Amino acid sequence: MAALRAALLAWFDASGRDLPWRAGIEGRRDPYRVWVAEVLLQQTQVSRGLGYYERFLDAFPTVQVLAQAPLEAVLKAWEGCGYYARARHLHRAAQQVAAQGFPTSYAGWRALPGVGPYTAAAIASLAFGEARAVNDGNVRRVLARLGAQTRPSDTWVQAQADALLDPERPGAWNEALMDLGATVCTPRAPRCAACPVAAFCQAFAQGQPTAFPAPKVRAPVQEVRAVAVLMGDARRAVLEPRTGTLLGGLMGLPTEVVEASETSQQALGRLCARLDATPQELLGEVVHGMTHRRILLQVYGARGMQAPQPVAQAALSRLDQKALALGDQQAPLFPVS
DNA sequence: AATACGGGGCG
DNA sequence: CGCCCAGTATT
Repeated sequence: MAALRAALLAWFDASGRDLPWRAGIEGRRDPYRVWVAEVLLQQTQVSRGLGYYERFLDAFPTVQVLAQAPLEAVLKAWEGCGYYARARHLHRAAQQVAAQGFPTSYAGWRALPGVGPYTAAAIASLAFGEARAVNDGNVRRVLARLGAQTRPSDTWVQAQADALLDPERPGAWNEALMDLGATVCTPRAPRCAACPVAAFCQAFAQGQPTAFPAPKVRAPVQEVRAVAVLMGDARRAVLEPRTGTLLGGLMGLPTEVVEASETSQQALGRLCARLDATPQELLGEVVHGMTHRRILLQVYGARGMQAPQPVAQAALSRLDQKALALGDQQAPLFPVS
């Protein structure tokens, strides 16, 4: 245990990543910057989060600025990053923090919207030096391989992480474990030759590091057909707020799902009746994959009385960005090869 | 315990 | 194309 800790921390001190939210003293990082980074990185790879992080902190440099900003501005900064509930929760939590001050403990952070066990442990250890072991996808994979566990339960992973955590340097230890998982002990092609703890790894000893952990079973992707109308063009269009959980809070083209029992023309008729609009020609079709569903969206032109709004200021999903591109006058409707 | 929730990267 | 990513909230 002590040898494993020393080996990993030595590797981390020499080869750990230099990331923008790691500025400051170890164990005493800026809580706001750590918090934003941790939320942004939920289910999001670091390489992708970097650009959003810079953009977000530029727009909302302090928790007070974030708390006073309109939600639409926060969602606009989050545009394209996915899992938009993160932005809504972060905004709501910022208002609590602006009024009551930053929590200073795991339990205090855990009580904020959008802050679960992982994020609370990360902030508590990185910014407040609290001895809390994080449990994320990296930690799960590294520990599963160290112990050669095919299907480690969440309880098992947390217990291992708790036992292994270096109480002297909890923040650095958590970062070290995650860095190892992200840069060496990777899912597909781990670089065991460069691993500082290979000597302690049972999966490596068995010669099958990628056998652990076993892939998660995932729900099959659902196919969804939908119709949308573009009233306007790629720059100015009639937009509606999306309600519900899917893309909730974002704006988008007026859309109706095509039910299994109906044709797309019937759905289009329903949509245009709701909008009091007249359908026109088919502009094109967009295919959009979203982890758990595959959306085939037919986009029609339409005429109505609603005033188009500038799309540049609206927060849109990738799906709606693709759909709007069909209205770009510069782009040929039928691309020539 | 199971499910919903985005989008992109990589082998 | 399949699997995964610094997970959380809801049911």
